[in-house]
Amino acid sequence: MPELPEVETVARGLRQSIPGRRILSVTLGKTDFIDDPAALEQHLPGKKIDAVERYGKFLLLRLSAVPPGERVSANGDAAGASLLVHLGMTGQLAPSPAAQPCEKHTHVCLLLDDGRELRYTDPRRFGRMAYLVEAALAAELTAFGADPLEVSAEEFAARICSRHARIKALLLDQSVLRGVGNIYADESLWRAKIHPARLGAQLSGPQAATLRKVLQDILQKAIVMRGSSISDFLDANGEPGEYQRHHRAYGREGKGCYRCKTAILRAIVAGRSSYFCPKCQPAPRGDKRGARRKRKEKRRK
DNA sequence: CTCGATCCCTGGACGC
DNA sequence: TGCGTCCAGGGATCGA
Repeated sequence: MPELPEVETVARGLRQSIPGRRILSVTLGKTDFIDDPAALEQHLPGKKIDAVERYGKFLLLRLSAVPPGERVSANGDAAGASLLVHLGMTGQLAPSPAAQPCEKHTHVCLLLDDGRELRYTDPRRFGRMAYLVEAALAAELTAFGADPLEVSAEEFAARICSRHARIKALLLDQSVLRGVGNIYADESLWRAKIHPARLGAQLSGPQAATLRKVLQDILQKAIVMRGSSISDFLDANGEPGEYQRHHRAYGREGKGCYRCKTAILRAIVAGRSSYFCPKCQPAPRGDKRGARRKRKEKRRK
């Protein structure tokens, strides 16, 4: 499940061999995850891929319109356009020799001018792809929050501590921070000893500062280890990541907490599976679970 | 503003 | 072996 470190890993892999290549042709399979499939077919052929960037969980292939001397197209995309790619849950974007048969669930093939094909495969098609000119891309990106790796302590506190939503929901909310998903939310909350159901506004200043620090630390380490491969994440070279070996909470239900040996719990918080240590990450007052327990105790008396 | 529910989709795990 | 059922999860959307 590609989150910031996994998408960054893919971006770095693609950067090794994709920039400078020209797209010769486009072949589409299923297209229900593409904003405007016809736009890809119409505009991608002939474009040069100038750069590969990451924005939150998105990959951005920066395209330049036409080689010098060729006529600029009339629809205004000559100023610059991008292919926006979201890997969803199971998306992969990687180059293969064009002669090599396509993997199952390959839905987009971009034939490059060096005999390779940049292929997008995605069994569940939870991803997204869109061809966007500069203005449209800019409009898309304004909806997103701060980059968790770059956010200052002040901005982080401002975005979190003013909110009455659960911290887990805030970490997952791409308009608050862009790029954090379920794994790294749980890992950072465990490291910061904060219960996922705590409200943003309930965090103390030092807690918010700690959370930002451990989140950045975890994301950076995960990038170095080329991400977490839980079920099917593979980078642009088809290789799995290694960070799943360092998970302290995510996926560890019933196993001992690395700090205190207490069994890790799994609960649904903000609609998502959340793994946490009930001892290191105490439930907030008013938490449903805690409230229920208290009512039970009262009844017993 | 925040919440839960629902949908999207397929493969893998599990039960019989 | 081969079904059926449930579940995972990011994100959009809708109603409470």
